Amino acid sequence: MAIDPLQLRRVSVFQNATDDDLKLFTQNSVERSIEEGEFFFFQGDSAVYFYVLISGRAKLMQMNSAGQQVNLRTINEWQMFGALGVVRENATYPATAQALEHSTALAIKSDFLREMMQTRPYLSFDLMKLMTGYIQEMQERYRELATEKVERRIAHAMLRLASQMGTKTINGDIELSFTRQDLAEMSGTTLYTVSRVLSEWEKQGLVEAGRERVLIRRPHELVRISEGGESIIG
Amino acid sequence: MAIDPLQLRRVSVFQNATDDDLKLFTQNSVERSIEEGEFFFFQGDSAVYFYVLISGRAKLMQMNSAGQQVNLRTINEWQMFGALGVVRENATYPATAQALEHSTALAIKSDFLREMMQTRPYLSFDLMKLMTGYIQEMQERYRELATEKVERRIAHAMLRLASQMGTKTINGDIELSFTRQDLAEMSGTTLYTVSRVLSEWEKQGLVEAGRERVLIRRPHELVRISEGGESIIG
DNA sequence: TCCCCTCTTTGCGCAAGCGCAAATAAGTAC
DNA sequence: GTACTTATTTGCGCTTGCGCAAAGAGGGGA
Repeated sequence: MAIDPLQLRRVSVFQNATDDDLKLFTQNSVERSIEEGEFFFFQGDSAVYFYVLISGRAKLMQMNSAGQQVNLRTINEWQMFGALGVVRENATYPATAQALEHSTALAIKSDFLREMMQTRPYLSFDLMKLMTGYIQEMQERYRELATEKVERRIAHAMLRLASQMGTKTINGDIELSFTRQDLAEMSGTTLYTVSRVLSEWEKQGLVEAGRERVLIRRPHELVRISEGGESIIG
Repeated sequence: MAIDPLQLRRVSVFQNATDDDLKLFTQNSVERSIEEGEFFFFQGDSAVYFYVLISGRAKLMQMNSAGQQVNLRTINEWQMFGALGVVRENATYPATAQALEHSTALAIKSDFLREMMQTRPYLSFDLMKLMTGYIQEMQERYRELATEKVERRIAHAMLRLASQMGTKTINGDIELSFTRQDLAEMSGTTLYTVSRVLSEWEKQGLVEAGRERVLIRRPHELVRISEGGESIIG
């Protein structure tokens, strides 16, 4: 089952590509489907390919020597991932990519993109744009983790999730789908603490929590907390 | 006082530049000297220039709304900084750059580099290489902050400092120069905790601590701690 | 419908590290 | 040398949030 090359233009790095270039990329790619919980690649693997997610959802994470995990970001359709290995030959992936549901991705040889970049400045430029965004986000999350209290970090993580994959219900609430563990890994805490904070918010009528599901009833209030307003808890 | 353009080749992004290009960059630049404690730019300023540090030392930091700071990295001679604004027009700096001692930098118009990149693929490519390095470092530090205990983070921060600006003494010790506050901002903790940890290490003969100065007596031991070996403390 | 698996909640005790405050040490300027 | 400024140490109490353990809840498959 082949991808329509023109679809690739939805990938931010390919937005300025010519039709011919897009064809070249698909011709030099392989499709790869994996099941929920399986891995596209592991931290430390040789970064021979970079990927474009075509369907499904995945997450990028790192783990420390004791096996504790942190989530770096979630990957949605038409996003590129595993691209850090493109700029250096023989690089290894600095993170692990795991499917959150059944997912399909296009695997493109890193070498090939590197060659294309030699003669197509727009490619380097757009990839760089993407990277500056990542740097900024990581810097902000780093500062947040270093200086903000946990309730605020959780609020912020939920808002990020909401903007990435939240669905609005009829009456203006926002519906999210994640486990407590996911949210913990995204905000640098534990599933217990997330659960406690959510329970407290629920008491205040701020959210409605269910299994792998949260309904944000008062998004505005959540924003206030993430920005350092007085906590409701106490 | 003009800079010899060829000196610019020491900047990693300019390593592949032609002599003529280097000249162009110096011709489109302004030298700027500031005193210890003063600022090259603040977070949120319009990113009209990017900088190359010619002499002195500076730090890149972020602060939260309450004024708490985190150090993102220290900038040494011939390193570029403030370059995140280069790829987007009308960008603002995502961090603040402060001189740690009397420092001189070359300020080059971001627009100019952006234009140069259109026709010189090596520039985008080398800048991208630099950026991938930053992303990786931030990802690692983020994971560390989220999952490691404070003693380990401090050890790691000291080793990073040592590799960046440590000077070896005759008998193999490494001398570092920083305040407890600096080290706290680099490892996401407080100056009190840094002081206590250093005191403890000193008791064990691992380091020798003085005012704005630390002598690492047993670097190897420090590495062990940063890698998760049993703590000596306790 | 019942079972099983996974996710979630929450009580409880505890460890880590924060941060004030006060004392001390080390430079610096005069 | 003296006064002043800034960095550092450390006692002390306390907050935050961790993490075990056990119970509860939800959903899917047979």
